[in-house]
Amino acid sequence: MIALPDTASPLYEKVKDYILTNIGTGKWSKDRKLPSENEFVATLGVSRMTVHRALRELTSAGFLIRLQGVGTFIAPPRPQSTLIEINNIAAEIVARGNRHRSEVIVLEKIMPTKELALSFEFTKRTSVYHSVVVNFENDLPVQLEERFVNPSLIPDYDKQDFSKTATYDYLMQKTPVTEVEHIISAIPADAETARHLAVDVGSCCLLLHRRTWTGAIVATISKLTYVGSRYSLGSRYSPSKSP
Amino acid sequence: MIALPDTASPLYEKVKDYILTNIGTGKWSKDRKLPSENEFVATLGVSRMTVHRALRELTSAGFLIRLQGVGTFIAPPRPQSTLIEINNIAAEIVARGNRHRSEVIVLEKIMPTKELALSFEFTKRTSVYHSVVVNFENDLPVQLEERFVNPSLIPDYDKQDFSKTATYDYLMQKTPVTEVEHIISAIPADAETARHLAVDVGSCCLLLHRRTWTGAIVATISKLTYVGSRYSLGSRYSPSKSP
DNA sequence: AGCTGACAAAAGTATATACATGTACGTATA
DNA sequence: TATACGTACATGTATATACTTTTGTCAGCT
Repeated sequence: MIALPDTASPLYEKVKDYILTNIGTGKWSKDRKLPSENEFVATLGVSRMTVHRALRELTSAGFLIRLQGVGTFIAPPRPQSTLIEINNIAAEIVARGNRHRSEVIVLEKIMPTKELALSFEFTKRTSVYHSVVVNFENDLPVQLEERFVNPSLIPDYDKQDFSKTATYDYLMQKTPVTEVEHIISAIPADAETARHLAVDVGSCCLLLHRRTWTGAIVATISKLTYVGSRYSLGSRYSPSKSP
Repeated sequence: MIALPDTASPLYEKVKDYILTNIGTGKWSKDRKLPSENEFVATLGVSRMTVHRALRELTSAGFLIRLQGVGTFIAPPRPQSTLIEINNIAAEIVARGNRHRSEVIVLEKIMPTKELALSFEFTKRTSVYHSVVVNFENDLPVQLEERFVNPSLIPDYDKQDFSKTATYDYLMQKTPVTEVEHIISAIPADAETARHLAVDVGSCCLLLHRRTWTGAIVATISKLTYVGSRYSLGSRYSPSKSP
């Protein structure tokens, strides 16, 4: 029977520390199977639910991999991925010390096209909100945002004054986002985009396609167009620190 | 007694969904106290431990705030930042089931320009490695990568055959990245870029500027140019799940 | 050789119960 | 009046127990 340290922390945390230490020091080799829950019960003298909680949390933190009916294993080092952060454009502009202003072009309720309904994963025909807003930095247009919003989650979207509240702020405040999908590409400006952003037709734009989910429901679909020469998405990120 | 949906998911997940939906639809207002665990037990007809697990996981995911002895509350909207993941391009192409190939244009050791030395945060004049590689997807060029590499961290960079090993793979394997900086913009192709990527001069490209650090030292500076019409950066991300 | 079914092992889920700990609040007491 | 105490109620932790689901193994049959 192994004694866990007599510190002022919950038992399941002590078990987590015990396991992490054994992994960190290499006492448990990378490919070996870890003791089963019942073996931990025997060697540590705690209940299986306590061991289970420790193992579950270490698994969700990415340290372990568990296969039901097989066992618990040490997770291989994560495949490196580098991350870009996309923030609220209004806040960003203000943070740069510039003046933000937005102009509402369209705010309406429409029946979605077949394609859009598909993107919303709708099973029956439902209308959605549609907004088009231009965001200005010091009176220079930098972003054209077209949004489609699921009214079942945000029922009063069209009652808002988006020249005062940023659409982003409003949406983030109204409904929790559980998942985000992004696609970034570079495209030439079409006639309408060029007009709203005050650039030449065909000039380079950054197109950011975004879908957000609340649970299993698609909450918003956005098409954000940035003027290539006036805006860039930036970030600095530490992979080691959790977000 | 409220009936939870009869789907094939664990009970605690149904409880989580039930709570998230009620938050999402605004049925539970932002500042109101949520029902207590025992009230959930009564209204949902599940045990307190199940409710407790659902609430605990939603709390650690940042949706709720709990105070022992007081109650459970809806967390204020996080300063939401949505993240884009950038992966190894070679792996991505292979993952799509396509053929990846790369062509080394330049691999040399040079004295950096003043501007570049500044980006490296060099205090004294040191030479750096410089590589230019074109990445092909099914013989179509999709990315032009220009890299500058700090030789104090990766001393034998110029000894590699980058038509076989992707530069990304090599670097990720050689040195741990503790920090990454990204800037994404959209620019028209200049003459040389256009030649290497086999597009017209002036056509839209996605430009990804990247700096990576190992500890306090700038390890690499990269300029990755993607053909706008042939490539897009994409990601799907769950803020609630830990990485 | 290959399939099948029985069995065992391991994690996953769900409940009941107990006690610990922290907060709020009313009431008794110095 | 101000402090102390008791009570109610909230979340947090720990255990015991039962059952389910997934996976692997292996004997036995075709």
